[in-house]
Amino acid sequence: MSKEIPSQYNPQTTEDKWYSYWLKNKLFKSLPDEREPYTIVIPPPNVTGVLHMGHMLNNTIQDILVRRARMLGKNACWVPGTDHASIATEAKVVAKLKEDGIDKNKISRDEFMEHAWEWKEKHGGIILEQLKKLGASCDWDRTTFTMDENLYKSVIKIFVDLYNKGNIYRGIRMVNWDPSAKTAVSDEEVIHKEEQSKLYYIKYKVEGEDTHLTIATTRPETILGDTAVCVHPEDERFISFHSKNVIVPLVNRPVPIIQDEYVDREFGTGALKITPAHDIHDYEIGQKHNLQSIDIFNDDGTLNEAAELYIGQDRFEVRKQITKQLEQEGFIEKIEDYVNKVGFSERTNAVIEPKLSMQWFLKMEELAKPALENVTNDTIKFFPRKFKNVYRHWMENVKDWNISRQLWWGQRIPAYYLPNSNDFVIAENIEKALELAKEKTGNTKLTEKDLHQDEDVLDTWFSSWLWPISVFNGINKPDNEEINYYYPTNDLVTGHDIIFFWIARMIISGYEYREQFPFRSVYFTGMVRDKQGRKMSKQLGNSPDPIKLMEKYGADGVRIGMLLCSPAGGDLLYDDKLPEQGRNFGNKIWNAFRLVKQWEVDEKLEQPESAKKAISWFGNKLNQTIETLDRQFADYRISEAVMTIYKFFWDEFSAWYLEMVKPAYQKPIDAATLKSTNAFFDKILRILHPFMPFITEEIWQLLEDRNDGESIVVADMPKKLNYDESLLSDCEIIKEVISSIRKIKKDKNIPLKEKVQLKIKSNSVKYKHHANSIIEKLGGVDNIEIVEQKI
RNA sequence: GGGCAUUUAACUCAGUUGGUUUAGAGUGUCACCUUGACAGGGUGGAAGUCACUGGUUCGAAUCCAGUAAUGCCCA
Repeated sequence: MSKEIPSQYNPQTTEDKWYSYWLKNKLFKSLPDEREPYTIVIPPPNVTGVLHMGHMLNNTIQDILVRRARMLGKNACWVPGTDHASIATEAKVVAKLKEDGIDKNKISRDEFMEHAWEWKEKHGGIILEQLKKLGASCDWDRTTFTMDENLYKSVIKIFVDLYNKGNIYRGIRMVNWDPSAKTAVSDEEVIHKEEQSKLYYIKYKVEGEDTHLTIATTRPETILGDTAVCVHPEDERFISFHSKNVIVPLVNRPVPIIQDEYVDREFGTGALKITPAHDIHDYEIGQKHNLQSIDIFNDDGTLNEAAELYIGQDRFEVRKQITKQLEQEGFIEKIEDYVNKVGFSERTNAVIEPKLSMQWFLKMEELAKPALENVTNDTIKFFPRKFKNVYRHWMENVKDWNISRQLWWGQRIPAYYLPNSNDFVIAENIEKALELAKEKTGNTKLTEKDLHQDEDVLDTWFSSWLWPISVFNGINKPDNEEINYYYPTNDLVTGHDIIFFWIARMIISGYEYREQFPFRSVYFTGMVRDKQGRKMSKQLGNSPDPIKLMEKYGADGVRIGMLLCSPAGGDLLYDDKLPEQGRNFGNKIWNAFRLVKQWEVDEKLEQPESAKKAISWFGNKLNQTIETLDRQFADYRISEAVMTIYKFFWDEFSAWYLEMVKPAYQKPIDAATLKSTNAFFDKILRILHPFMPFITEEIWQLLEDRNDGESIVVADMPKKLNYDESLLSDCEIIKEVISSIRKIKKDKNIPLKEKVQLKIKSNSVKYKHHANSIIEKLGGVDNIEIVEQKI
């Protein structure tokens, strides 16, 4: 029989086979019933995305939780899906169109949307297919997309509702402008990085005098938009300048010298140029002092007519040129090296340009209150706890959320402008908008054509924040069976990097629209880094291809590898050694199975004493281990649970138990021992299954004859039974005795196989005679004798 | 600049609210084993002034204060 089983486990021949089997038998399917539900909604990956290491970690953990819940008899439902990722997707579609010779600006919105949907249908499902390779036990019939009709409607409905409640407003604000994507992005989407730059000292001539004032700036190109110079009112150096004007170099515009306490007297020269259109602080000062704003940039970061000079040229090119010109014309006093923080777009990596524009905002302060309270009081639990502080800090200082994006791919803002007016009505559709417009204007002759819908779409997170509700259609039909059954969900597993983007906002919407938390627990995973601790990134090329990894080490191996070193919230330093260790573990399980499977039974054989003892001990050990695992799961110590089961299988089961019951070479085994061993194996496989779904199914199916459609996926998780602690500690002593015998043999160069005699001094240990058989077998002892004296 | 963390063996981490732990695990490392389930193995070993300084205590990796280094978030 052993000839039929190869000595190395080959995942490739089993994984696809079992995944298809699970799908065919609809084992991941969930519908509401009388059982307790266990629900997870997937953090929807970008529809443009491909699987990366972070997804592997994240989804492995979710799968473990879901599979375990399913085996514990709960109605487990894992909802998969993707989000439409407005900026990323639109960028991809624009690029694709460009390749085909189509300019986005020359086609209509509807035409663009057609291309975008086409792109989505063609490329949008990749990441979900990759998750199947990993073994993810999602209910695929429930696959959801944030732009699906029901979800689209939900978003619009929520917008209208929040507007009607007075929580949404429109206004000109300084926003983070991404000149590459040509849209505003939220504060959370800006990444600040330190940059080596220059501090330019520029002389401004005082109007009507022969003196000048020197200001320091990192952005000389913005002087074209200057409308004031500001000094601290108490700064004695500048008192003589108060209420005078200076001339902005090159454009020769006179601007006032104003006083404001905002100015840091220590920084630069103590005189600050004010460009209200292009700096958030300058904007605030401009408001306070009623300054003019001169917006000198186009949407793509080139200069416009208002700049007067360098029109049409890019802002960074202008910086070089204007520096040269200022130098030539004698305006530069000096240039210093300087390190400052520059904001980059999370999506396009373009340098963010602060820009004044008309945007839609959601007021957050009131909405945030229940969301803050219920995390503070542990109604929603965070693992690890430390993220509570981070969350609280953000929530207590929460700012209004800029929810509009200057894009087409997304839910179009349901604001309809009245003819020749900035006035608008908000409605779920044009028909309702028309009614409202007629009411508002008193003009009953208005038609749909007179109304013009806002061109902008909503932030993608404005879809995702409803995800736990909208995937069950709980916005459109708040009382439907599914939302009532599955909501609130149980666990959310996600990276701590999106705690504000997503987690906080889901909690807010949960309380606002269900008066209930969206999930009971949040499990934060760390970031996957390379072994030098660097973030995985395309530029560095330090991220392995997950699909290739799974081909090389098997999905089970990679899953174990990801978990072995990933405590909750702690970063994981990825190394190929991890999946290798996982693969080796799979091989260990495989070979334990080979051993057991090849044993020939002799029905007449009596069960040896050592086997009886071994079975009794191991049964107790198993129950103790189940108890440990239950506790670790309750505390979301998933990586510790992996280590528990790893050591349990390798050390307790393989190294001790199997060695204890193993018959001598080519000798048969008695029926009772084999039966117990198979039963143990079966239980262990079930405990292991959530971690390593494929190999456990393969072996479980080979261990006994199974019916068609039967699967370990829906087998019962072994329950903890009582165990005898003193029996377990006795056994630890026996193991120590055996180890000591082996050590002595090694020290004395006696081969392990060579039998020795063991003399035990009667008063030295509380020696248990019943262990003789095991010590003889594993220690290579052929005679145990109790003596009175030391020999 | 403000906030939150972290610092335990070569590496990655546990250490359950101060005492049965002479501080544990996995990996790595060293020695031996071409043993009959598995060399993707087996057996045995070595390895730590628990960042530093002071304090509280009968007793501190654990509590307190300070110092230093590192990381993350926010401005």
